[in-house]
Amino acid sequence: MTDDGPRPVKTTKTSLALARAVRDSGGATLSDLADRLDLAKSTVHNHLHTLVDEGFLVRDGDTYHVGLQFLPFSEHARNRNPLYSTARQRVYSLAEETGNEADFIVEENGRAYTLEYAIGESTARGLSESSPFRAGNRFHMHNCASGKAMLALLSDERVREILDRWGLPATTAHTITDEATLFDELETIRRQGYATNDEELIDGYRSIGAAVTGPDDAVVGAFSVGGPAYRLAIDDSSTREIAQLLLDEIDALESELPV
Amino acid sequence: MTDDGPRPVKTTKTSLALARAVRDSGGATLSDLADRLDLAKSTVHNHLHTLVDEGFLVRDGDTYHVGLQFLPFSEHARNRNPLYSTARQRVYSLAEETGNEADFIVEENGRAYTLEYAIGESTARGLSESSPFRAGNRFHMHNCASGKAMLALLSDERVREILDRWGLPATTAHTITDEATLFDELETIRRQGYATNDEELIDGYRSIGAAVTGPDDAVVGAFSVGGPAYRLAIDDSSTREIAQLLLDEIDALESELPV
DNA sequence: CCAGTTGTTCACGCATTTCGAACGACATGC
DNA sequence: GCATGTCGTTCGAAATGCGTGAACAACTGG
Repeated sequence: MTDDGPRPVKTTKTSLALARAVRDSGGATLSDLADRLDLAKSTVHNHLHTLVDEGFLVRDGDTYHVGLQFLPFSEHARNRNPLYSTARQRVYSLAEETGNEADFIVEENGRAYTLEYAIGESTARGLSESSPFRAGNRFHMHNCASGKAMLALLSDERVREILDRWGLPATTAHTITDEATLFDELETIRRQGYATNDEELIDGYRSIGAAVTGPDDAVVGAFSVGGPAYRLAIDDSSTREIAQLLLDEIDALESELPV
Repeated sequence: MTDDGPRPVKTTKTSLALARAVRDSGGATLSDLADRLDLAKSTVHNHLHTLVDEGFLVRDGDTYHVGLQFLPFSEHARNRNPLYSTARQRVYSLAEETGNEADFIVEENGRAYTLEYAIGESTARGLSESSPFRAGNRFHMHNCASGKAMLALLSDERVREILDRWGLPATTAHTITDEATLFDELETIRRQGYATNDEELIDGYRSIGAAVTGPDDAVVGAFSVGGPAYRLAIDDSSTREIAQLLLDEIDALESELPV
């Protein structure tokens, strides 16, 4: 719960908090939620019923689940920018070409959202079930390759704004937690045109990312390709190869777009 | 705004109504929303700020858009049932094999939600931008093939419950608007094992659908394949061919699942 | 059969939301 | 360049409407 400018609508916030709790617990009961959020059962009862009525939650016996009503909204957001749809399709070819994991990520409100994700050479359509990178996941900007690639193209001012709001939490021993170090890194990224992530998010996971910019040079999103550290050696020629692949793909995308 | 059993949380409802209005208008300004929902500007102001703070809306200049915060929820719902993920992958093969449009649909709260959609032989990954069948869209059960296929497997009681809640609105001249006619149709569907939709949803669009049932014989969802009427002649051998393809696919899916 | 759950209902009192009017910022008009 | 029209924002005041807790019903398991 961050600071919220004017008068926040507390009621809405608790409703949303409930929805979040239901999601994060993967199905919860009324009393369960009541004492998790420290609310009266009757309060929770009313909120849950409203959310069910609206379709945002589903009741199955006595446990509540996330409803499909979120889908019309998320798909709307996901396709709002026509570039998103185009970019999402490229994720699959990137995954296949490299045989690794690929995703397309977008910045919103200082956080990175995965819009599309695929694994190469594995399951049919590359839909993995339990990957930390599934579509819809949210990351901090400073500890993933795509995030850093995007930060590198934003104004220092905006970067600072983001860091102030979300901080630099560490998820591994390699996460950059120092502002100055991050700015140095961003400089390097700008120079070489792509970003790398060397186990900064997840132990044993490396990735390479590059940002996509729109006709007005504003950053729209970023692609990244990643995999287990033993397969993606940093500073290797293979890294540069993948980076080049990314950059080519992005060039093609960008030149295709400018309507 | 349907009736809501106990005491609805009005505040949450207006917040959600705002989000919906933003989505349906594809970006709206504060005052725009204020007089569309007949609320004071200051009220709208507070709601919008809370929603932005939570990430469910995004502010771009003075217009608000749907935010990506819906994504973590919808993807959660979309993958909750492991069968969903598996089924979604089949949609692509169905689309390619038939060269038509294919989708996988699920019933929730009496409405049909498209979980996955693809077009055969067209664009790379079959992601269409402006189809009425895109993932995340919501239909009534009575005027689409998948919907009818699912209704046919529900108890008469539950069917009536759904009809009571959502009615039988007509979208074309062929839509079934009479309850008795619908029940006759459901009987036919049960007999032949699949459902057809002959321009009942959209003029010039036909489709064939069949339901998927879980280990406990409960209906989980339905596949459908559809296309322009001139290509899919009803009562033709080609219809039965597609229906057979669907049923085979579903058989394979069902036998693969029962863990 | 009683002591645990569970979710549900209800009346009350206070916190919250709602409203409306006034403000500043910006653009467009004459 | 002044006036008028937007736009979003702020604030005080009023009452609506939310939150609470206790009492209820329906089940479950000891």
